[in-house]
Amino acid sequence: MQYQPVKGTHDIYGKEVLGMRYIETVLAAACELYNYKEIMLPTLEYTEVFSRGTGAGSDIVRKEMYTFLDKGNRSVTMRPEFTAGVMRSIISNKLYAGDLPLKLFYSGAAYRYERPQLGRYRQFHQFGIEQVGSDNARADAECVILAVSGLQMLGFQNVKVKINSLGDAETRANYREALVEYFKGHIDEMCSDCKERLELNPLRILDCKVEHDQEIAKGAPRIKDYLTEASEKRFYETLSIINAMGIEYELDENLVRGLDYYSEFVFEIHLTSPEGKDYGAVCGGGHYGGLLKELGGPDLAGVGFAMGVERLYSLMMENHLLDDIEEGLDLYVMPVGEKVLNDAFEITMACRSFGYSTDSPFQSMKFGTMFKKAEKLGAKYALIVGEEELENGVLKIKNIATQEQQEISLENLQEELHDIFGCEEEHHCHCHECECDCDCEECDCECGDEEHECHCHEEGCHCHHHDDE
RNA sequence: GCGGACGUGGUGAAGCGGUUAACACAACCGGCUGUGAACCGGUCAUGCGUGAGUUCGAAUCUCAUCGUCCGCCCCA
Repeated sequence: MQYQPVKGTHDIYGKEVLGMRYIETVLAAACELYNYKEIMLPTLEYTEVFSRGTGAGSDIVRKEMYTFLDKGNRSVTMRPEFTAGVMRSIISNKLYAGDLPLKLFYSGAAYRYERPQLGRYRQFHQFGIEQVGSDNARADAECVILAVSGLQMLGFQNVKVKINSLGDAETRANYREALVEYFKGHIDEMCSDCKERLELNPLRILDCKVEHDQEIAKGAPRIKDYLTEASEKRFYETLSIINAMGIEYELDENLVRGLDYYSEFVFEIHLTSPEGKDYGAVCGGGHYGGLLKELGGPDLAGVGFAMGVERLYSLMMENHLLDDIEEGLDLYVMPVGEKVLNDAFEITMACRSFGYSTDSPFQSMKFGTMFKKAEKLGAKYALIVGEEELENGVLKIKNIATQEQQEISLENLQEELHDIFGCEEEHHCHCHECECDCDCEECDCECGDEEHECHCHEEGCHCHHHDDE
């Protein structure tokens, strides 16, 4: 009997790893631009953290958590989302006592016991942020703006932001009452889920997908009529900031979000194909007023979002946003014959120590096979090591793509490799300031004063300097 | 949790009750100790997700079970 992965889990390897890592790197870079700092949290929390934090009425807590007793008979749960854990951590470590607002981001696996489908797993990855300590419209706006710009940095062109306001505690209490009042009159005709929701969370009835229920929901009171003056003012303030940043959005009154802690401003971001087809939500978030307090901390408000990394990955694949990502290799060292295996291995190690990603077969192989291998591994150059070469101290190096071959001295291997790679490698000049006299087009060096590193390898470019002019 | 489709080598798959499980690609070995193609030979499922049952005989039929995929629900 062969072992299978646990239902709903999957192994990530090959190109997918590069894609996932790329997504995380880009989003982390976006967060750092906004001064968010990474936080790494335990996978397990006491169940109470989620049942109180995420909300006992939410579907996640009611039926989707991986909960079990540990050997000390404590009920623990594998995180179904991060927000409650972040709040717990803020309280445990008294982070609220430091500089506010706290701006944190996270990335990691979360667990939900659901029916798996493509791109939707029981163990999946979320990337998200939390801002705690600042309760105002600008904080809410920054959250959406960061989410949108993160998606844009990944290359998505068509992002659709949906926004709603759930109002403050007073709004919600009044509105809830009005909804219950309204739905009571229709409850007999509604689906069994909604009957339950009437007790647990009448707001959720609004986004019920059952057709008949939708009809009924159309006649329900509107939340915007129940927003308190303060909530309404705050909401329009947020909208105007988002507007000013040129972010397009649409209002969606039925956008409710399934987690209990949200209040005031909530949003979802959908991605669409160039033709306008909605791929669904890749990001959801909003403001939460009482969450930290609910978990035993001070009464600080927060706002955050979470993105589904697997979903982002599959959409990036679909839209060819990850085509350029490849596992490459600088050098493939080819030992010709048994006798040179050790020398080839040493040369391989030397190349690695020079900073070139290098591989070499452990056993001797057919010459032609090694070229195929080099090609398959995506090596830029093949370095040929045979008896004759070793005797003369001159190796042959062949460009896999152009098939050009030249000689390279073993003694000056490092320098000559540097010349070869410097001349032909595509350059990555990140320098915007220096006056380097390289020809590279991407380098708009007009020099300045900052310390910087230019990674341009264009021939004739000598900029590896730390500028001090 | 509910409804539906489907599980045959590394991959794509044919076979749909009769005895060596077709074909293709990939991989590996050789023809060819030194330049990636093409070609030619060879190797590669004692087994058809797993377990029972029907049958003289099962990859083929039945049931169960596990898993995958699709829709719903929910969410990221």
